[in-house]
Amino acid sequence: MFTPFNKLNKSTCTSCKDKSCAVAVLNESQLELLDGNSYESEIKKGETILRSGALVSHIIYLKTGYVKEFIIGQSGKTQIIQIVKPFSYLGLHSLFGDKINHYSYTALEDLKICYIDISAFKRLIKENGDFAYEVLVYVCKESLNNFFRFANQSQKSANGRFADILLYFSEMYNNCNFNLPLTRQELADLISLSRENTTRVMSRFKADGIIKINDKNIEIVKFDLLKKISKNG
DNA sequence: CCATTAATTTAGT
DNA sequence: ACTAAATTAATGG
Repeated sequence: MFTPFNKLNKSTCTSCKDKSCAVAVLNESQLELLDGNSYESEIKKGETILRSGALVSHIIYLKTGYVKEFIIGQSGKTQIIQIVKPFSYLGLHSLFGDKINHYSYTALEDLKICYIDISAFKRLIKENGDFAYEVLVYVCKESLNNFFRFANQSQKSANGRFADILLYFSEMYNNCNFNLPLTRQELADLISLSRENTTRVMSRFKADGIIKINDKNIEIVKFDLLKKISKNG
């Protein structure tokens, strides 16, 4: 199962079809440096990839699958910060900020990830301005998105929050019909509602014909109405 | 290997 | 908080 020393059948970074925007900008020798300092691995659904408080030894590149990023607050309650999409980096915040990792990450489905040695990653940033630029773009976009969501979320009622998150997923999957990658509890932890309140709002939306629900499958029927609810809180 | 049951997780009220 | 349903693990043949 675990074959750390067998790189023969692994794709190299050079030939990788799933390069990040940043890696796409590297030259041949830099790709080789990356290749020599990264290891591809598979993670099963439900496994924790990285825990907050752990020392940062690697940056993780998410090749396929979705991941939840969360912290456990001082009250002991879980707050999901965001759902991380494929072709993203995990643990970037800690690259220059701190020695330890600040968020926890668990797999919402089976994943393919690459561990990248942190000193190699730093070296690439220092060596290649275009690479650093792309990484910076990524980090900035992510924090803008998250702060925007959190600021607005805290000003909204349960209906608005739930409408928000439906739009969030439909945008993420680029589809009005999608399968929730989360349990009801996780959904609640994402929008800072109780689980009970979340299911209550959910079934009210269903009764009002705004959405159709089939277990984890959700179809947005009244998209415009949902946008209104999201906007008006 | 499959079937049955026990245990844990999840959802809804 | 409690119950029902569903999913997963454990057991025995």
